[in-house]
Amino acid sequence: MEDALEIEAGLPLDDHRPIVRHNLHDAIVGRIRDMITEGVLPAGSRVHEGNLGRDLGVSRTPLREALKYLASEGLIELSPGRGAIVRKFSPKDVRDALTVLGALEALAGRLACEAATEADIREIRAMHDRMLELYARRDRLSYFKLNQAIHSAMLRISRNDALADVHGVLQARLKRIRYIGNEGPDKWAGAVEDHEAMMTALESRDGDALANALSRHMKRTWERVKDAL
Amino acid sequence: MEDALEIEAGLPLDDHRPIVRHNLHDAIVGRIRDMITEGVLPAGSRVHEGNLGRDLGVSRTPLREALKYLASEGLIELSPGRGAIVRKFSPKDVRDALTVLGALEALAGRLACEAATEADIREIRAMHDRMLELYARRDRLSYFKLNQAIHSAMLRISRNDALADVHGVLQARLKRIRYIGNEGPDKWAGAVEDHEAMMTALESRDGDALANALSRHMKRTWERVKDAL
DNA sequence: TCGCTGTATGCTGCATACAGCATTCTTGAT
DNA sequence: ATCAAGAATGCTGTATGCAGCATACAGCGA
Repeated sequence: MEDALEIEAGLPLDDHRPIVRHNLHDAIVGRIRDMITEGVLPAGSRVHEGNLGRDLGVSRTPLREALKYLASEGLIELSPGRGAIVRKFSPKDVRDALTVLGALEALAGRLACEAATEADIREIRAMHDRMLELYARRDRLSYFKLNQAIHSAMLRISRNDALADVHGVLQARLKRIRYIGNEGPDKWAGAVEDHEAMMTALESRDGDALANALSRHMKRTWERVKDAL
Repeated sequence: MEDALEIEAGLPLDDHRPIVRHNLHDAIVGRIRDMITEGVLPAGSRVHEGNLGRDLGVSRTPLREALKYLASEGLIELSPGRGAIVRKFSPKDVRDALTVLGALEALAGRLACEAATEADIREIRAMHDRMLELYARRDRLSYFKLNQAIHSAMLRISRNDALADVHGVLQARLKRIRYIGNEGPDKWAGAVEDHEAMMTALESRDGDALANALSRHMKRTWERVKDAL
């Protein structure tokens, strides 16, 4: 779960090294997720069991199991008798998912303000400050990773596993979109402002304010990514 | 999706007839979901690939694929090297899921008040009226099925697929709980009241009122089921 | 030239076989 | 009698083979 919300940084894209042999299923699932995020498997492209299996160094059986798993997550689409394709998200799909994510994070914010420990909040504050440094240095990729981590942490300290679950599923669907969405400096500044408001609200345990901040942040995210679709 | 939210009525539980050979994957997934809902596969029990495959008349390969699929939905838990067990939900799990479902249905209600057509609303009104008849007749199972169908329809007319998706996943997890939760007459009457309020709000397209009604309904659902855990 | 049909290719879907590991039972020793 | 160690059983995990079907291309007819 934690892992699913993280961008694995700029993997070198040489995705032809054989897979580790421990916990093969999780390894395959993770690798395919990465390949989708990085564009190695483009949205809408067919996933050829034979070729992909050869590339990853595994047989078709565990690969097919991984595809079924990812299909249930909504990252892969299965057509009976016609194989698997990487699911393509329409602008409406993205907007819908962001709408739901906004509601989920708003709920998480409210719950977090009640359930979080002081240590939880200090931890997020530390991440937030580190993120500001990365913003000052304009280190986009590291900023992005830490940003995702902060949102994951917010879900974690809300202490609601079901909430974190469904949030993770939708987050995973948008990972590719966000990965390629390189917004301009003005929009980036807006995102940082949102995060400031979130931190303030969390530290004063103001549930409504935090919910509003997270909601607004998600709406602005849509503004940032919608042109890239 | 539609199917996943429906209780397949009182299946005779003779789950040893062979499975239909068309679209085997979906058939197996659906059958296992039913077996979990009906208690044929009790929560916490191990799922023996050999036995279950023999019972269903399929080999282990498609069965394992179905189990992976259900694991991604959160109905099955996989321990590497130790097989699959039917996931057991703690009272906190149920409460958490209901909390999220409340937020999701509230959002759906708001969206539905904007996006629904008049025909959509008339359709739900018709289902609602039929449900009242079933309540008057104290036809529990049919009432229950129609109740689920109404909630599904509410999600459908909100015109947000991502929302319907995650709602369906959480709904599926609680299906067994609700299946066994036979509340008393007073609580049943309360649920019917909630539905009256929902219908009124929807027909006047009052998003806030509908969201509140759905939220309250979900909180009451928790009150109804929590003692059965 | 366009459309339809037949055929061939190659992929998917499923079953089965085998290897590796977890669990359990048995046996021996303390 | 109890515990530990080893062996046997049986399950899971993976690979491979085969059957069936979808698709694409070529040939034929209108």
